[in-house]
This record gives sequence, C-alpha cells and structure tokens, in this order.
Amino acid sequence: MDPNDSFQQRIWQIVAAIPYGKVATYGDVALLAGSPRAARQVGGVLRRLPPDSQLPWHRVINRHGAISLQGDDLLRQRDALASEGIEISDAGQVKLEAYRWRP
DNA sequence: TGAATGACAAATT
DNA sequence: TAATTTGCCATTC
Repeated sequence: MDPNDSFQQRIWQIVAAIPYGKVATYGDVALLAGSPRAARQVGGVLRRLPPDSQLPWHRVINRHGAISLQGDDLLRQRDALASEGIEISDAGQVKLEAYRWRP
C-alpha cells in the first residue's frame, strides 16, 4: 500500500477539513475520498483512530443525522457537537439541512 | 492467502 | 410508513 495516498490518510485529510460548527455524513466523506460506496470504511478508519488524534471525528455522523456510536463514545460525541453550537433533537439527531458541510 | 468484520447506505418487504 | 435485508469495500484476524 502507498502510505502517502492510503485511504486512511485521505479520510483523515477530509475529516480534518470539516469546519467548526458543521457536520458531514459518512457517505459524504467517502464520496470526497473517491469511493462513493465506502461509507462503512470511513467509520472503520475513525474507529481505529488513536486517542491522541486531534481529528474532529465527532463532526462525522450518518445520513440520518444521528450518531452511530454507542455507550460512552456516543455521549462524548453528542457533547462535543453541542459545544460547537450544533443542536441535537431529543431523538439524538441533528438538522442535517442546517449543519451539513458543503464543500 | 483467504475469510471475517463493520462509526454506512440504499433497496426491499 | 416502518422495519429488515442485502450490497459495499478497505481493513483486520
């Protein structure tokens, strides 16, 4: 594999480009990465992120505007989004139309 | 080298 | 309309 152009590196680059107060869907990140059908891999990469990574992984959610994580991580992501001014409904979903990032 | 996995998404039932 | 099933594709065992 090419360390400089690996899928993982591309995902990192794209996620890092998501501006403050905005969110992107896994599908969007995958599309920008050049693999429209690799939304799952985006989650797979983020799942493997080192804890000391400064990547704004919390700005990545699924197409329903909901967080796919569970348990403790879910709460942390929800809190992180709230800290950026992103409102989350009682159902745990954000208004994609309002907060979705459009490059 | 091959089979299994999964932070999704779209198509069916 | 909502719930379930099938496809995807890079990474991991």
